[in-house]
Amino acid sequence: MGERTGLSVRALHHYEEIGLLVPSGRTESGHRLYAEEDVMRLQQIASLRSLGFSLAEIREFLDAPSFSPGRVIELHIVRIRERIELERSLCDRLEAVAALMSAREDPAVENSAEKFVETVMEVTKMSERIEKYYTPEQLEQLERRKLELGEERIRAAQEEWPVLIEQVRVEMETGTDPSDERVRKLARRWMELVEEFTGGDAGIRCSVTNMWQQEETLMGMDTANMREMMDYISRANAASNHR
Amino acid sequence: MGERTGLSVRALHHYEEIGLLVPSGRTESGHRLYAEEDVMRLQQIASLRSLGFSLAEIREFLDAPSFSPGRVIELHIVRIRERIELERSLCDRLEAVAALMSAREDPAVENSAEKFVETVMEVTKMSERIEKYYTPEQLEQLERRKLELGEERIRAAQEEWPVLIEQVRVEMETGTDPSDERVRKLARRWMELVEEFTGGDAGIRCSVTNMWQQEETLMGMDTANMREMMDYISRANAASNHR
DNA sequence: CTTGAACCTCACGCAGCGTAAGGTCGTATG
DNA sequence: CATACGACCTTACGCTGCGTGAGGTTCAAG
Repeated sequence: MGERTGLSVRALHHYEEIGLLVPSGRTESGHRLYAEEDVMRLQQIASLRSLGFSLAEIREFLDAPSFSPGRVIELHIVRIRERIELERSLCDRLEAVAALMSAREDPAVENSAEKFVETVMEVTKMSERIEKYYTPEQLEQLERRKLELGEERIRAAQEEWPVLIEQVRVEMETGTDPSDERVRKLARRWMELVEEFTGGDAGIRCSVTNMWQQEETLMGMDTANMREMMDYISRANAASNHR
Repeated sequence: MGERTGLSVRALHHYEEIGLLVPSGRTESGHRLYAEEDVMRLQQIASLRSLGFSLAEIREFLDAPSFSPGRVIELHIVRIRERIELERSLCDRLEAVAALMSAREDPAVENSAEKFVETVMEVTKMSERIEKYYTPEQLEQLERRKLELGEERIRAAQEEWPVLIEQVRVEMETGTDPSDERVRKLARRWMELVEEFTGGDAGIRCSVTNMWQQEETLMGMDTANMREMMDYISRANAASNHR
């Protein structure tokens, strides 16, 4: 009968090895005898472990005379929160990979390991760029913006962008004048999406522009083309604003 | 010049040890020579690692001919989500500990390690009870309910309960008849809080009652007293409902 | 007396490197 | 030219919290 506390025998032995819980007696044949107080200590250990404290920390808690429990627990909460944040951003990136993968479901192209790794690299690079061009405050603001907009709105925008870009590309190639009403309409929609994304923050708009200016490729797109398009769009808007 | 990829020299050696990335050459003196393709592979490794894949998984991705990237990434996302959920519940319990600790800030009592461990044990027991009396679906529903109510409302309720309980206790000890208007008012408030908490779900109300019936202590309170109070309250409500 | 369960004591394994310890190689400087 | 310093090399143990044998003893039941 070893584990009334849900702990394995091996765990008890381990705790004994490191001197965290030494059973208060042995039978003459060598079997460990855990007294009531040992069991209590074990329950305490189990509780503290289930809250994510390390065995070293637990030893301090149980043996050290004083250590300000308030601060300890607050620090621990902060630790966990940070881990959660990390994993959340990790999850975001993974979802980005999944989204890109399914978006580019060219059944013709050899769809496998290579494409996967490529997509992963793209997303990784992209998030590096993002860390580079946005300040931490801006990132925080974008996070809030994301929450405000909600998932569905985000997904909708992610689907609208490629369509819009394609439409603009067509007009550009056709040689349509930027002041043409069709183009101006596209440009307005473009700016609306940008506004929605940036939440109207000028700093963020600026960072985005910088990123497009200084990187050669982003999200698998050639930025030279995009710069051209952005120029076209701004001329269309200029035409709108000058009446 | 070892780490253009942000990886330590030791990491490179490790990858070589496990055969994940063997540099394609050596100088005659024995220094490792990483060719362009090695560096590319390294970047791939780094990307995949930053997404939380294990070195073994990465080896599969890079060397195996096929493995259905779609499923792999979905499974990985699920893994991470589960971890996040675990850590979130952990965080909840830690916050419960912190709350209980500061709520019972008896500056007289020796405020230190012991109280901390005691509080931890209480919260641990409490969450064990919760797992025991609620079905997983009910837990999920309570989670949703929590989100619906919002943090402030929760906190407000947590502060109101002790006050309400104390008021009822006083009336009971004074011997006020349950049909007295003062008591009926308290009882109405009591039921309102219960309704708010349970979201009107009968199953959850039932589980709560069971828990109070079958456990001897909960959240540091003697359940016998509470059962008495709940009885008193229901008599007050009966008086209200029978006109 | 024989089983089988439960306990015992080593002691390695894992994941992903960090971190010495002790030696070699290359080059900028006195 | 000797030397000092930095960058690299190999070898190998350390960390966390146990899991998982291997091989032997003890305990209660049949």
